Amino acid sequence: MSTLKAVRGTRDLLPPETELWNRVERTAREVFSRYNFGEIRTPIFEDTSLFARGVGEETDIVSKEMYTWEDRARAQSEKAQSLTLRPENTAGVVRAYIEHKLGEAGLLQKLYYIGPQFRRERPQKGRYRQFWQIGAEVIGPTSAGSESPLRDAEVLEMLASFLDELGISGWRLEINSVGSALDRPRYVAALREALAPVKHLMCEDNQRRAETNPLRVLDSKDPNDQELINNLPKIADYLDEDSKAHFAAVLAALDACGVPYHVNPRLVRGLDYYTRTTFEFTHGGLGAQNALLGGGRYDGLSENIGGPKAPGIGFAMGEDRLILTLQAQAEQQATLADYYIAPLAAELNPAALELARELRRKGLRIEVGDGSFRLKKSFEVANKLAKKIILLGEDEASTGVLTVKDFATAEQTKVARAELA
RNA sequence: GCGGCUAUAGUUCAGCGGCAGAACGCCGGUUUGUGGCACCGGAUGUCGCGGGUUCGAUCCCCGCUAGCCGCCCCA
Repeated sequence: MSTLKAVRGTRDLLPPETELWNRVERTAREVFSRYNFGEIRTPIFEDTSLFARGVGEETDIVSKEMYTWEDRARAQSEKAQSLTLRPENTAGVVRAYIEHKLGEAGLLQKLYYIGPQFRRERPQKGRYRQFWQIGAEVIGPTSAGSESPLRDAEVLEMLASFLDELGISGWRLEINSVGSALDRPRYVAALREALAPVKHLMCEDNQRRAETNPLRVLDSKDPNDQELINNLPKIADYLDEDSKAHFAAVLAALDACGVPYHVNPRLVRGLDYYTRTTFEFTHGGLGAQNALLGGGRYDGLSENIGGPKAPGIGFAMGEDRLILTLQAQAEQQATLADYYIAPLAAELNPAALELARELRRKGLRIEVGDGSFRLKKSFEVANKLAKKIILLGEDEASTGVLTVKDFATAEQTKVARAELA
């Protein structure tokens, strides 16, 4: 095969599908702006160490899924800089927050982004090497209230509203608390201790996880190990009083606004920076990739990458997966143009274009045919592309009264061109 | 990164060691200022790429690439 193709894991988005993408993005912008979020756009590549320090050296994302290269050294004496296509956007947003000293404003920063991310994984339905995320972060100094459980609940309520407004039905919110930066190591130690005598009874994957990342044992799907897992210590029992109160306050606020949720004590997430609240919105029908979006609180992230204390909470949605879900729910119909203008002779093409210009200026969606087409062909094409056809013959051009046929009703009328709408 | 399934027309797919098939779509006609419906006719193509076996390979074998499913992980 010598013909060039989009590289593995990347793809072209074409009309009419792009219409759906635009609708998703437009809805996100509208909903987020009602919560007073502003848009941030960060570079698509960053210094590699941002992700190593921010996301976590030991995470799968950083250890094996990044697109990293050595940039050319700027001078002989200089070492080449290691750059990486961003595998997620939170680290970049927090880097920008630190770099521009946004915390000095003393206010909460509420930022959203829409853009491509890159991970080198094996492609599958709903999983691509270039994929799109819509995400948002609420971050700021503690004095601005960035640590308040109200912020967690507001973000979750916003997400529920967004999914509802978009028309995604059947989503499920799972929520958990993984504790503070102090709670977590205590729990992991307890988990290791509890796993030691029983791990040899578990599947190979879990035996490995018990060593490398005991938290991951919790979301194992292996049916034979479920009973053993259910008997392991619960994170809830290792939360300190502050973390417990925080989690209870988040749930109480969700109850107050009527957002349905399921507490899932086994929900752990893969990025190192999460503290306290973690959550996922899932949807059936996405196969193994059932997470529509995921997120959580990251109270220590800013300090991890050398910034001031700036607790925050955020999420990332898989836009590709939102689109797949919407497409599965209802086959997206191509949107039809309002009018198809059919000039009846090639000499009338300029007049047709001029008429199109007039109608487009009124905000109408117009397709222009070609006078060299036979009328039958014009009708066939028009019927596929537009709601109505405008016949532009000698009579119509000279009198300014157009012949308009509506495909839905098969009704044909004469309309003065000024009255077209 | 690991395991499995798949790759034939624009699309969805059938097929067989010996001339490349169907449906839908497309093009033309029945209808030269009237579409959809119907009928008649037509064209679909490096059978993913490379190699091997064979008189002969789209078919069998090997490699590669890509997609899908599962795992890992995540959005």
